[in-house]
Amino acid sequence: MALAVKPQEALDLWRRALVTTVRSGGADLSARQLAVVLTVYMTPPPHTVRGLASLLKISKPAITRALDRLTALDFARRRRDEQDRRNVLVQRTVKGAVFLSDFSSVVAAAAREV
Amino acid sequence: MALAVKPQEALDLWRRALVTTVRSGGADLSARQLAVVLTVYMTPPPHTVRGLASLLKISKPAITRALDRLTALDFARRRRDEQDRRNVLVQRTVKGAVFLSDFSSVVAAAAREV
DNA sequence: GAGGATCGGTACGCGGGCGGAACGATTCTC
DNA sequence: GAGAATCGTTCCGCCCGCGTACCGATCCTC
Repeated sequence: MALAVKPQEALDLWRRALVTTVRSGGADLSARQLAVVLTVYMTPPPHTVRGLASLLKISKPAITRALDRLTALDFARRRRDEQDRRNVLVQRTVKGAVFLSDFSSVVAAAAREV
Repeated sequence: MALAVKPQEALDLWRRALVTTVRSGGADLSARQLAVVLTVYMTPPPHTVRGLASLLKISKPAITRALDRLTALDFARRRRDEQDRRNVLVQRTVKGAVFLSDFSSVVAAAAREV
């Protein structure tokens, strides 16, 4: 089901949602960090450091640091892969789900105002 | 005209657009900087430093630094207000308009995929 | 025109993200 | 089992953004 959004509407939607989140002064995630959370929660597992790095085309250390931040916020969790103990699997948390739920409400509310 | 977007669709829209922009490795603006550009281009002028600071609920120096960055990228321009020479008016540029046009295409394309 | 209010910018110290290179741990290859 | 390959992490120097406090310039009040 494709959403029909005109370019002008797209910008206005983004602006309203962005202003709301900036004003709220909340979690203050960078674009990369937010992209990581969204990917972990909305695309099928498993999620590894290397997989996320190649998906987002950024360096491995950048993913490691993003995960450091996200685990500190309790928005994600690391777990060793028992099948291949070199891998680290990124998993969801309740707090992360709540954060994304709130965030989606902000975007949906912004869409209603466009 | 209200856009009808379900919370789940909102998250997926945001994720797709965000992943595209992160992958492109383009301008790499922070949330605040992007909020400033969008506000300058999509809400009626005049735009002053103080006005932007109170709208986004952040400090004046943060706006000054954001404008430093945006003017360096030639996405915005500073101009003294001749009526009240204490004020600085933030103005648009062609390059900024092109940037936002590209960005809106990314969001609109992401919406089509949702 | 003197004193205070308001504008945007600057100085400062701090915290944090960046990529490249090296690291230990684990697995694969032969 | 030895050596190469792959995984995530850590180290390094660098750059950038943050808020508080202060600055000069400009305007307003009386």
